[in-house]
Amino acid sequence: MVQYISHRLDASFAALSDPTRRGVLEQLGRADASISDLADRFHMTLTGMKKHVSLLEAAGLVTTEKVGRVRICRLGRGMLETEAAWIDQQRRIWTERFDALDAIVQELKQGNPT
Amino acid sequence: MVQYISHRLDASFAALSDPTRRGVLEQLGRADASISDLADRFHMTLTGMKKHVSLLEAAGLVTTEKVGRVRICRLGRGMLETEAAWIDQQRRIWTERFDALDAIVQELKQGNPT
DNA sequence: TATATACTGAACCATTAAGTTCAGTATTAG
DNA sequence: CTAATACTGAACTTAATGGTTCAGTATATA
Repeated sequence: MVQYISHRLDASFAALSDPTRRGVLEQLGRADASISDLADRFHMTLTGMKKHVSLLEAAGLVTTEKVGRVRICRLGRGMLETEAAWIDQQRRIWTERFDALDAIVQELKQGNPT
Repeated sequence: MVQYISHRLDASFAALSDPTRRGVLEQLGRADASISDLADRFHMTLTGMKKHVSLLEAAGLVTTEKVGRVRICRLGRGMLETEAAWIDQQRRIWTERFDALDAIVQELKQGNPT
């Protein structure tokens, strides 16, 4: 399971590391869109955008549905849940360690005044 | 400024997309470490680990200090703040849109019973 | 039916990434 | 002083990314 999560984080953080793909997520937060819509908005070929969307889909951040000749893209449910959880955990650990260090510094100040 | 943040998110999400580098962050959450320590722990050459650490440092996630011949690596202050903020914002937008959609569905159910 | 639209897939190109080895410099220990 | 340690930098290999073009299929419109 840990392996599974790690692999998922690989994919989603890699997906988020590209400004176009973050832009697509932001756009899909405003409204669903077709591949053509997105390609237009980000000044890219259809094929290029298709690859970005496929990648986002593989990372579980976006879902798509083909309706007629159009593929509709939406944000995925539970989007960024795992990613937020990992980041929060790291920040929690860091804060704890920092607070502990701070406490030691305070203690030294008390016990060892200039 | 938006440009600046975007560039920073590029770098940090790319940094987070590698399991070794996420491992390094987790490890540094437990204790500071030298490059050699980390290279050992992750079964990699010194040179290889150095590159990962440099990348993490460039992304602002880690700071280092050279003491004698050893380079000590620690978590950076304010680590993952910007990244957590971006993710939280996206999740907030998504939740709002989802709730709004849900409300519409409810309304349709009320006004248009089977 | 003929044409335009929307996507899909294969192939290609340039750049970056992850890792290595090897040769060096600086610092510490004996 | 000598030897071992810890890092640094350059060069190289292999693979992945981000983008393209071109040729195709499927669907909608005139």
